Amino acid sequence: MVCTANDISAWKDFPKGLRVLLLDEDSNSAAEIKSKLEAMDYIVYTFCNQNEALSAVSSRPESFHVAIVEVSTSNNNGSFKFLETAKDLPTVMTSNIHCISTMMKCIALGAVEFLRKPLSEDKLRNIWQHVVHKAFNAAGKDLSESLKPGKESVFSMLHLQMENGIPMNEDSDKTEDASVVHEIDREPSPGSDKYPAPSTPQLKQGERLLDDGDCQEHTNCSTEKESGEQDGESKSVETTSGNAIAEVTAPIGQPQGSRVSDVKGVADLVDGNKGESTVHSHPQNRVNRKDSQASAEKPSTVSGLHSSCLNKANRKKLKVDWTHELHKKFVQAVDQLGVDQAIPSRILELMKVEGLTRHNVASHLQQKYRMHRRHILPKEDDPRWPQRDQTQRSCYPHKPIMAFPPYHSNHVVPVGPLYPMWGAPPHPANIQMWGSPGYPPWQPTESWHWKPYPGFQADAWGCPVMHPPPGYCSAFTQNASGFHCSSTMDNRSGMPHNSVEHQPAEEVIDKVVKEAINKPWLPLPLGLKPPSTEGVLAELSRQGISAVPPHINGSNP
DNA sequence: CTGTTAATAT
DNA sequence: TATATTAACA
Repeated sequence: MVCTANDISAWKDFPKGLRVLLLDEDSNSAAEIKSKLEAMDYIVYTFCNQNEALSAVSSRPESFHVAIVEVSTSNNNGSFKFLETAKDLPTVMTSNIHCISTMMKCIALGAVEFLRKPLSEDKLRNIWQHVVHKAFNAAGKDLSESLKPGKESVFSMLHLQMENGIPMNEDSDKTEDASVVHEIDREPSPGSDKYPAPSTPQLKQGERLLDDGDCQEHTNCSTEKESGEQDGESKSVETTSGNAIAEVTAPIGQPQGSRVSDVKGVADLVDGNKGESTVHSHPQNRVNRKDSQASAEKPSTVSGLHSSCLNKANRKKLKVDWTHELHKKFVQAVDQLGVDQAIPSRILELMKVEGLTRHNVASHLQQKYRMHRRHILPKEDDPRWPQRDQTQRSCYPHKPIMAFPPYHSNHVVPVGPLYPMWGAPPHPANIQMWGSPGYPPWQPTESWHWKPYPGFQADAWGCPVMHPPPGYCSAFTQNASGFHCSSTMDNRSGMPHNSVEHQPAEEVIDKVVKEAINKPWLPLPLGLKPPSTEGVLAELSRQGISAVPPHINGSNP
């Protein structure tokens, strides 16, 4: 069937001699194409009859490297059948018609590209790319996931080839399609000497969610720019091939990369029954909607056929796009776990999101957290500040509440509810709420920390703390000897502050106190004004601390 | 190894 | 700028 990477690297004048199967019922068109191809030293086998072509492919698949198949309104099915039959043969579909769905279907069924007729020489000239792509793609697979080696070998191979100065297509690069050559070429360039390939730890997880990355750019766009809308389509695509081990990922340009992205779109479009896909066919079915659950189970989705082609799609780097849904899961997980357990790995588990890595989660977690904190508190957090060191702030028996950080500006919810976080009794349902966009900047201040009491106060990322929890204050007063938090605070906020006043867990109090002590500059949620410096100093001295430790701008440990 | 964090990249 | 990824560290 197709040649291997090795074959190619050993191929003399590479594209020359490439055997092209041409199937076009329009003999004129066929002849034209053929002559063009031959002018480029391709070896063309023309078929005007599908059956013949099919049998040829079936009987001697090794005879062709690439196929160009015309699809017309009349031979639709036949063409598709060809795709099905010649899965291993990189097949370029071509047609006079270019309805998006047809194109998509072709791609979905495994076509490497869809070209609109007439086929320009440039387009024809570059069909070899698909052969290369396939070859290396396969190579990558063989090499298993030892990406690096695979990658490198690929590079080296290509380099050999390239550097030998292949006269082939002087202009290939300007093709619409990503030029494989270039892509690859520039990869190692940064320093062919420096091999230290970027380790991609996250790949290890195997399945990865991927986002469209940039592949779609190359897509069948080659057909025309007109495919603007299509972009939209493919955008929302995803490859839920789940378990599929992340093979490849080699930064190798994917000439027809489209595939990956198109798949889903097509699936929906073509035969709609894509199982889960439908589910999220919602508006924001953004990019990576790797569904939590076994998305893997159906590698052979769309039509059962081309499946092999599909899952073959290689994922690239793919960044994790923390969409709402994703974040929702995240938060949910965190909530479920509780502060003390909200560690990346667990969160990850709970999220059950394919392809997410601990790192991703950790990073997300940390960054959000940190971010907020930083935002709220001045950098200088003098560690030496007199504070009882309650190290056991670790776990509150209660569940922490985490809301959604105001990131991804698209806060979906107008925070009507005061409890946009989970576990918040008032609105248990509003799980996926985000913090209110417009809450006063200082509000989140203390709302950052885990909520000390369930159902008590909003206390989470970006959560508007509508009611200054009196509890805070009382707790505060009780322990924070150093601060004058008049115990007379009002309880006007009809909150169940009592619960707190009863007998807050020490840890909680400690935590609060600690917090307050640590960050005296923070506006108190109580509407009280922060203690004046003088006051603090005075208190300190009263406690035997005569001088305030020098400020060492926190940052450095 | 895992979680944190800082540094970087996009 | 914001946010994601990498790398380094504890």
